Amino acid sequence: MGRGRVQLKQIENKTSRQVTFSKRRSGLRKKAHEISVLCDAQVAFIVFNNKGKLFEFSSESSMKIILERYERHGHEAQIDGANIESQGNWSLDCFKLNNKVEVLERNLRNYVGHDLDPLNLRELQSLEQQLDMALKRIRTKKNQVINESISELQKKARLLHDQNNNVANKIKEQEKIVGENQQCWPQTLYPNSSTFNLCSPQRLVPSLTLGL
Amino acid sequence: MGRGRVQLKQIENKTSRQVTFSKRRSGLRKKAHEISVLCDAQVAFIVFNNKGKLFEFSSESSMKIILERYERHGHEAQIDGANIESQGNWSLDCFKLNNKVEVLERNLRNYVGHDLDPLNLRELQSLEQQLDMALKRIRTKKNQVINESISELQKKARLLHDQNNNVANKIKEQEKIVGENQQCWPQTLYPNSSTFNLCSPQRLVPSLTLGL
DNA sequence: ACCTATTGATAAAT
DNA sequence: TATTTATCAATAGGT
Repeated sequence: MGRGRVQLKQIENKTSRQVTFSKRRSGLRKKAHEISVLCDAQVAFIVFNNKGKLFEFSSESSMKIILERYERHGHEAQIDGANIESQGNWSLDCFKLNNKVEVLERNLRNYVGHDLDPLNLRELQSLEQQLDMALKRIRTKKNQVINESISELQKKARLLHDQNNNVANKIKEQEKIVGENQQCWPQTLYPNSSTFNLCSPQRLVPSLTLGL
Repeated sequence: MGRGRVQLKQIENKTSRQVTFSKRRSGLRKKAHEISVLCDAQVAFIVFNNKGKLFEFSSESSMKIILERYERHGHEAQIDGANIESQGNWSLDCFKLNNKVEVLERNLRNYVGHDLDPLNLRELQSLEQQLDMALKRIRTKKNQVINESISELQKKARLLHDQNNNVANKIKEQEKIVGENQQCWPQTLYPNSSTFNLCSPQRLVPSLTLGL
C-alpha cells in the first residue's frame, strides 16, 4: 500500500525502516484491537525492534492475563472455556468507551437528521420509521402531560372557586352584622358592599375548557 | 475495507463473526510477518477466540524464544496497549466517559420515544420539534437517494434499450441476407423469421417511468 | 507531522 | 471453505 509496491525484504535505509516500523506497529495495534472487539477475542502481541526495544499490546488490561492463559493452555492442552467467561467484560476501558461514545454520537446526529450521507436507503427508511414512532410516543406523552396539568389547574380553579364562595359568604355575614349595626350608624361603613365581589364567583377563574 | 463501513463493535452474527475472525487473523499474521521482515523485528502474537481456541504466530522458529526474551526484558516495555493515552487521569477519564455514555444513551432513548416520564412539557415540545425537523431532513434525504437510484436505473434502461436496438438491427440485417439467399433455396431457413424478434425493441425493456 | 496516490485488506455475495 | 468484487483502509513516499 502506498506509492509503489513494496518488496518483502528488509528495508535498507535506516530512517525509512524506522518510519515504517513506527507506522506499521500502530497499524498492527489497531488491527489487533479491532479483531479483539469485532470477534470477541483476546489478543496480545510482543514486538522487539532491531535495537532490542520492546513494544507490547494487549486487548486486556494486562499482558499477564493472556500470557498466563497461554501457559495454562500449553500445559493443560484443550481444557478451556470453563473459567474464562467471567473475563468477558474485564476491561471496558477508555478505548472501548471512546468507541462507544463515538457510535452513540453518530447515532444521535442521525436522530436529529444530520450526517445522513453514509446511510443507505434501508437505513434511512428504518430511521424514518423509528422517528415516526418516537414522534407519536412523544406527542402522546405531551398530550398526557398537558391533560394532567389541565386537570391540575382545574382542581386549583375549583379550590379557588370554593375559597371565593367562602369569602363571599363571610362578606355577606359581615354585611349582615354591619346592617344590624346600621341601626346605630345611619351611614353605612361599606357604601358599595354589594359590588365588593367584583365579579361572580364563576368568573374569577377564566374558562379552562380547551379543545382537547 | 470491504462492502460498507464496519462498526467497531462485536459482530452479533455468529457466522460472520467467525468468518471475520478467520480472515482478520490471517491478515494480522501477514502484517506481523511483514513488519518482522521489513523492519528486522521479532514479533509474536497470541490470540484466543471467544471459544478459547488458541492461535499463535511468531516470527522466530519458536514462540518460546520471544516469550523468554519478554520475561528477561522485565518491565521496561513501551506499553503500546489500549491504556496509554492518559495514564495519570485514567480512572477520571473512564468516569467521565461513563457519564457521557449514560447521558448519550438516555438521550438516544428519548429520541426513540422511550423513558419520557422525567421530561417536562417544555422538554417534550423541544424534543418534538427536533424530531419533526429530523424527520423532514431524513425524508428529504430518502427522496434524494431514491431519485438518484431511479436516475441510475433509467440510465441503465436507456443503455439496454440502445443495445436492444442494435441487436434488433443486426437481426434485421441477418433477415435481409437470409431473404436474399431464399432465392436459391425455395424453402426458407427460418419459416417465421418475421416473428424471430419476439417483441418490438421498445418492449424488450419494461417501462421504468415511475410516478414520482 | 500531514498529505495523497496507490496498493492492500476485507465484507458481502457467490 | 474458496473465490470474486466493490469498497474501505493502510501506508510509501513526498513535503
